[in-house]
Amino acid sequence: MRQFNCSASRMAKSAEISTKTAITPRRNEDFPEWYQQVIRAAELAEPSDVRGCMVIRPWGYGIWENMQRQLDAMFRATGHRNAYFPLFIPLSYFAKEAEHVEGFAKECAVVTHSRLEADADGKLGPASALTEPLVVRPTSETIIGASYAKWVQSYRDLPILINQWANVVRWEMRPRLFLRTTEFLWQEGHTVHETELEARAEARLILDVYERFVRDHLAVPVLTGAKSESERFPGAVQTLTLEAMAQDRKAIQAGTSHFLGQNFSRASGIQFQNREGQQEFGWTTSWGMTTRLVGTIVMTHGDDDGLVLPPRIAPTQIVILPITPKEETRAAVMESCDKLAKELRETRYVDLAIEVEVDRRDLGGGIKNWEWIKKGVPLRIEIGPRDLASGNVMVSRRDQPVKSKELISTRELRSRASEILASIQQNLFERAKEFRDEHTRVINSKTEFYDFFTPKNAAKPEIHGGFALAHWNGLGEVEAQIKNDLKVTIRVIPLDDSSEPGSCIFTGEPSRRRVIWAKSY
RNA sequence: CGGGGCGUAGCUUAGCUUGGUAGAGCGCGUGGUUUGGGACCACGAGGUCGGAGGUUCAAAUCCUCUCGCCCCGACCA
Repeated sequence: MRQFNCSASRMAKSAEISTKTAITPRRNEDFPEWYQQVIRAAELAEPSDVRGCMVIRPWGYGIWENMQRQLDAMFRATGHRNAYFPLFIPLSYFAKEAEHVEGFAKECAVVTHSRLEADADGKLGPASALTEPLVVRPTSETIIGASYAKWVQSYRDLPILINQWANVVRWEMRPRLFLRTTEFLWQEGHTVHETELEARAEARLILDVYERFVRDHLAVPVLTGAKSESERFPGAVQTLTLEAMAQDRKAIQAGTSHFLGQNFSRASGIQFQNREGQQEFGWTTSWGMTTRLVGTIVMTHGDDDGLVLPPRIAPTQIVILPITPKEETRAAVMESCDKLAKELRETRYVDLAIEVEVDRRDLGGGIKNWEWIKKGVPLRIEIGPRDLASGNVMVSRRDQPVKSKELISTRELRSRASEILASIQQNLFERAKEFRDEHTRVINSKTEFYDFFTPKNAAKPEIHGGFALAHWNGLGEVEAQIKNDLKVTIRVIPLDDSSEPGSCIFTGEPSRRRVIWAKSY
């Protein structure tokens, strides 16, 4: 709309605009709306009648199940085991850690009654008040701590390395599908250690596990490090975090790992006799990843035609689309599709059998094709009558433009399927990393900083900003001021020594290192 | 909880200012024509216009209340 000086680029622009995309609006037109449309078009989830809650549909849940299975294997490999603790936490347990209460009180759902009874008008209502209200877990430190207090007597009982897969409830004011829902699914690890050093190492280890998982499985590049005091988990001594960048350049927290010091063991009475024979409080950690990761995938990899799934977590990695223009050839095409599917399922990608689906539905080929594009299936394979004779198939990669397809021999496909999936996985990661790096800026002055984070159009802010690496004096007041002015916060303080010391761009005071600033989800 | 916007068929919406009893596109069903691509033709199903109350001979339209959704803010994975 503002291209008036170059006819070539204007034409390119209008051609681009006239090209129909599967999702309306496009990302650059209205990102939040695009996000919701992708979730709907890909049939990941839908809002439920319960405010803030969502129905996770099979395609979305399949992604979560893959994440679960893969993360779980990594936890097991690092010595953790799964268990399950109650959904309900007695109010008195919850109240034990002061900061914790302060942090979560406002978001707690509380069960106060146990029974429904009809009143005179036949209307059902709660009848029997509980002697002690129960908090629906927003997180389980306190209820798990109660068990740990019983289990831990001696240093010989340590470490305790337990994870649970569960749902939690946080009464949110502004829900958004996957990113922030009232009820969500997650895993929460809770460990107890003999020494501070060991517990800190555990929190670090999990951060590494998370980073590896997000990078290698979800193809999402992240920055890792610590949270500033104001962003820390309520009750934690240190919160480690992973921050990804969505395509609207806002930061999204992909997971957290907390070193809790002795705060929670004091509150819950997790005490052991140490090697010197003295009573000592245990050193604990907790860490979690949530269904928000599904939203992170959408915002990291999605395009104007819908979802784009990294092969490693796609519920179906390859879909085979039979092209059956003539009734006479239909059976032969179908048979050939089934045969190829069977062969592909016998090949492995990473260490698992490739997930293949033949779309046999009696629908127009174009419709089916677009459905799978919107769902983000990594590889689409078309087989028609002509291919039967030639022994070829048409292959389309979801990370390539929708129209592009490649004719390759069935034999080549069989031998290269795994390699192609790996190449898509790799490409998605690189593309995301490139995007992030492109929108990461080293910033050296306050003016530049404010400029970076101020949209040109205040009424309808365009996509702007990104990650800013800037020096900071370490004080909360400065952080609070920036947050107030620009809605920008410190997302992460890197732990590595990649930054030189300098001076705070807001106050001129000495700064140990640059920290990462961004707007966030 | 504050500020803004919006609720009409499964989806997107017209109609609302100037009340006269709901229309379209997509999707859906049936039949047919098609078929390396979100195809075409015909017929058809589907709406107590978010809900309640009020004004009126008459309300999707005007008034009051209420519920829900979206965006921004406070809060957060």
